Amino acid sequence: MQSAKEVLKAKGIRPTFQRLKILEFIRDCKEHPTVDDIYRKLIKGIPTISKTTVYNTAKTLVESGAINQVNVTGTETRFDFAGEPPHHHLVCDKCGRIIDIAIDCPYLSRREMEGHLIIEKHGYFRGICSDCRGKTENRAD
Amino acid sequence: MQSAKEVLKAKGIRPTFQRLKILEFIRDCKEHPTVDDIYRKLIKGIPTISKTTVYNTAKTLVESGAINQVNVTGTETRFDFAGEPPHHHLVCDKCGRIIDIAIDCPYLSRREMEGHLIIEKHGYFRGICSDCRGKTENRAD
DNA sequence: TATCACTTTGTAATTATTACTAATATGTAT
DNA sequence: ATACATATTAGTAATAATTACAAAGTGATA
Repeated sequence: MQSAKEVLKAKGIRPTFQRLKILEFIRDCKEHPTVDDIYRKLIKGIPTISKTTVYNTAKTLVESGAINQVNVTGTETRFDFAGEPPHHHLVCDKCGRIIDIAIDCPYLSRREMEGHLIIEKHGYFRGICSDCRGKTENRAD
Repeated sequence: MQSAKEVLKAKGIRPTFQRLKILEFIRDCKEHPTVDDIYRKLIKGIPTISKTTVYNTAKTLVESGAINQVNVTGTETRFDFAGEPPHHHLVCDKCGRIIDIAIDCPYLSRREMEGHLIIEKHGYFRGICSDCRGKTENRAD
């Protein structure tokens, strides 16, 4: 796997300590962290880091395509490492987790639709995850 | 077409004046309005309406399924009348409009995926709309 | 008419994000 | 290594979207 430093260099972003740590956390965290999640985690190891730096860096990384912005709750922005196969997300009504869903939608390869140029594709579902279904009476049948 | 009043009654929501006007505006507006859009439009005819009422009503309508919440920008929540065929959205990078896109994705009919119960499906694209492509040099080729 | 539940409104509080500025660090050319 | 220009970081203040709360209004019903 490409190291975070290599990813940044390839994108022409200077690999500073803060940027590396932020990118590595987003890459390794499977929970689609918010800015606040990232900040609260990193401040443990980097006591001087500021939330503004997390915002700035996240913006830079999104613009470069190194990470993707995930908008599923309508409240806060979340992030996803871009170096994985494209997928959709499930927002669980019970536990609130955002779970990756592998998808093989024919639309994902389209560069154009109804005359519009397509740059990014996003899909998400609201529902109840398999874990929570098991625990409760929320069965499909 | 069902009147707004009928929609509300069918959902068990008392069809007050404010609720009717809000629902009718969301139904007739093709721009996927924000709370602020709705408020600024309605206050012209209903000088006493408050933004809180718009928030409250939008929430009630979303919960009842009369309207859908559209999260595509990450900043503000938008709304879409639910009484139309399911579709995805395109956010245009140039003009910022949010345009309906008819889709026929095989996943839209799925009630279950990887063991998860699916309640809602959402899809959106970022790109450049056909109008803006025509105006600029932003061609796919 | 008195009562009760629901609805609306206005204000205050909260949360996420952006703007701005000063301080710091880095890279380059000397 | 030094000085300079520039990029980055950090801290604070400002803004924007949303929620919380409480008072006032409305309408149906006993």
